[in-house]
Amino acid sequence: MEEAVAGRATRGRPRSERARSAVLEAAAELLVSGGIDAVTMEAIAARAQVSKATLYKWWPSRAHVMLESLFSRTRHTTEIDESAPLEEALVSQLSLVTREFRETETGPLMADLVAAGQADPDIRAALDEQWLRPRRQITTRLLRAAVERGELDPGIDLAAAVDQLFAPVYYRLLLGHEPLHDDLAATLTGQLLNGLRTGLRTGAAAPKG
Amino acid sequence: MEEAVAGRATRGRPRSERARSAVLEAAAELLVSGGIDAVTMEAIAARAQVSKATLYKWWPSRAHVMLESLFSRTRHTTEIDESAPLEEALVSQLSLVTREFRETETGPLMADLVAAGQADPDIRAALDEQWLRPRRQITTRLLRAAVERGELDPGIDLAAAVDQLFAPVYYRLLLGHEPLHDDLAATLTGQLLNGLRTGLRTGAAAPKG
Amino acid sequence: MEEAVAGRATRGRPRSERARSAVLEAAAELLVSGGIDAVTMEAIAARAQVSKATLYKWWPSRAHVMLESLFSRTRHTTEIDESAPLEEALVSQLSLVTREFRETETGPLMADLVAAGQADPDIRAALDEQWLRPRRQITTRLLRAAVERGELDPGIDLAAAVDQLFAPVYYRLLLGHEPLHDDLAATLTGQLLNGLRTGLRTGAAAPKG
Amino acid sequence: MEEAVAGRATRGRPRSERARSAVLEAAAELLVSGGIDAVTMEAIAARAQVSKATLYKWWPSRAHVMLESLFSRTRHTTEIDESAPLEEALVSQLSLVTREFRETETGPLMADLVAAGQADPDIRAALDEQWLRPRRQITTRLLRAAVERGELDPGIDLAAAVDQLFAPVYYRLLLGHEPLHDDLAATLTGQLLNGLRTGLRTGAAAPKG
DNA sequence: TCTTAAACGAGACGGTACGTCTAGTCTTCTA
DNA sequence: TAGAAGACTAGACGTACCGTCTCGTTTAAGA
Repeated sequence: MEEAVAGRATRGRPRSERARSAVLEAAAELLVSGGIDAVTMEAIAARAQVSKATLYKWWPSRAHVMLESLFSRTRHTTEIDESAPLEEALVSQLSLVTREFRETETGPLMADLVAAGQADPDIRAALDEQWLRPRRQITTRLLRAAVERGELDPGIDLAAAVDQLFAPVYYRLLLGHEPLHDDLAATLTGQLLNGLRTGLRTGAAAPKG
Repeated sequence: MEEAVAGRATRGRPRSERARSAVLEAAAELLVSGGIDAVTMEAIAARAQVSKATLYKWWPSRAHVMLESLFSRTRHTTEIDESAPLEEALVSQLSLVTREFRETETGPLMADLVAAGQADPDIRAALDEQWLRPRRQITTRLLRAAVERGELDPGIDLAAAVDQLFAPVYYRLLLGHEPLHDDLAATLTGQLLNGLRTGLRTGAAAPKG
Repeated sequence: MEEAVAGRATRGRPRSERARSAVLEAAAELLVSGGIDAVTMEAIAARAQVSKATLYKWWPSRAHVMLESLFSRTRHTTEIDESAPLEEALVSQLSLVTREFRETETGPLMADLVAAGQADPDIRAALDEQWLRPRRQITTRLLRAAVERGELDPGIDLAAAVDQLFAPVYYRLLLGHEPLHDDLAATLTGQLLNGLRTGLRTGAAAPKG
Repeated sequence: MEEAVAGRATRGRPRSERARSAVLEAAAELLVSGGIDAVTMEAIAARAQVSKATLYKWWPSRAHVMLESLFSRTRHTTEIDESAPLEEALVSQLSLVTREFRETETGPLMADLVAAGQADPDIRAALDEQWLRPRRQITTRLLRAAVERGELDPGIDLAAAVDQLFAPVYYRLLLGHEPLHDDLAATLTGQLLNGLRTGLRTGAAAPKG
């Protein structure tokens, strides 16, 4: 009798999972093979064997397709050990992002999404909420805990500090004036924690060999 | 006789200065009034009363128009006093950029150009060579001099340090998660020079009150 | 085995009469209110609260819906008195059609169906068989009987004669260069029976005063 | 001084005659090879190697393309000898149209244009003004002259008479219930001039043998 | 003064992608 | 098993810009 339970839902034909995943794959493939300009709604539809009507029904713009494509394949870069020593935890977090940007298509995807965000506030908001903010929050939590433990100066500007760790990674991704090399995570962390001045070093972090 | 003199040449009608400046102005106005998507070659031509042929003759793409528009109105942000004390010089340089991004149309212009650079290597190269590199070089020179004077640790990674100063500004410009407020320049400089750790401070730079 | 009975069959749910009549009404209303272009399968389905699948199950195209809509509301224009004198019978038949075209939605419906018939042979065939042919046959019968009674010249081309009576009505309906006024039936009949030449008149039909 | 004469003219690149004629040809070819439904703006553009923008710039709809296609290839069917005897002139005029409809693509073109005219008043008006009216006027002139010469009854309805000559041709073209055979012109003319009644014939026109 | 040649405005051109629309088909649940 | 709901593929629609191409005009340097 009950019946009522939960899952009632859908009248009519349910959304096609085939279409959804084909679209996300097509978008990623097009991006990798032809750059951002190759990722047109037209091309996605053709490659995914999906009609444009379906495309526009579920995604309002190509940037939204790319956003979902990005999120659907990278959720794991927030998984770090927050109980590790501060410097180690920070380096670990930065390393994950740096390596992913350098070694997978997440790098170009992210760069193009930041670019798309300049013309579309929705993109910008989605990027912030679903990607940047979660990562910044972890870092902020790590730093705040260290302040409370007495490791860090209580007068520091947390938001600015977080940016001094992360911003260079995105900056290089977008401008390309310097590579995202392996030591970057440790260098950024060490220089920020210890400062650049002579004689301030604790010995914990001598960047770059 | 021959005339051989220098490079002077120009037979025919000389390039119209009216057209050039009308184009640059039109581009800036369109950007401000309608966002990057309003800056089409078509619209620039119409607004500047210039034919599209002329437009394409002198600028290969709309991004190049915007680039020149950017450069034609901001050359002065490199003019700082390099003989000032290190921290003062750095704060001064960062402040100039921060304020310009926040208070003039240079901010959106720059954001859109970085975005355009993702799809067009020419833009990226031009941005780097004509805007970013000159500024980075000044900062690198300041830091290197400080190292040589013994103020800064000789082991630091100069490129990374420069990015830790500048990148947060561009990062915030592009993502908008935090404002480009007035203290930012001092905060970034202080935190990087002195580090975040407790008890390392020389007293020279207590950011943020 | 059971069941076997006679030709009745109907397993399952019987066809919905509600759906059928709602569709025909919706089609007619749409035609009147918005012209032929408003009569889309989509719109019919929406207005009749009928699913598109049902629509396509019973009618292969929108023209077929309109055809059935036409036939379902006008069967009576063939009902004339064939025993009346020739000229009177012909005028009566033409008048019925002329008036119906002018005063009801049958006019635009017919015009649009003839138009649809240009692209769809099924429509053309259905129109001919279910509307035009029955009416032409009556007229042909009237004329042939008159020939046999000696009233009409035995050398006449019956098909052409019938067209000289009916075609002008459809021609004006479709092209609209002249109205379908009240005298038209008598004029067409009189001019054709008596000819245009001077001195041939029997006096029976002086069209238009 | 002189010079001033008449028309300034074209600024800018002049309209391409190649494009214009390619479009008109493509439309006609598509119609013949695939029927009216094959004549899409898309297909015309593709076949004529013309961009859709150009197409829409000069023709507001595909029906207008077809209209111009029709007019561009058939101007000559109005050229008859108006000084010939009445019946001869009428037969000649009807024959020209009948044969053209039967033997060239003008037939289907006209049929489709009449169809298109049901949904688009512009088409209908253009058809009337540029095709039908000029032909009707010639016929009306012929008949009126005959009335004035005393050959035809002064009481006849000229508009109706003209329709009794022409309408059957279009009626058959659109409905296809009877062919547009060679004798049609003479039959229609003879039957209308002389009437169908027995004993009225002058002997001048015994249609069909 | 006259010639010459480059730069100019206007604007038409072939293309490509856009976002919307309708046509028909297919899939699931309900009556 | 008919029907309602509604998601699906296919493809034409009309628009906007793109970057290129004539045109006829304007402007200065050179003959």
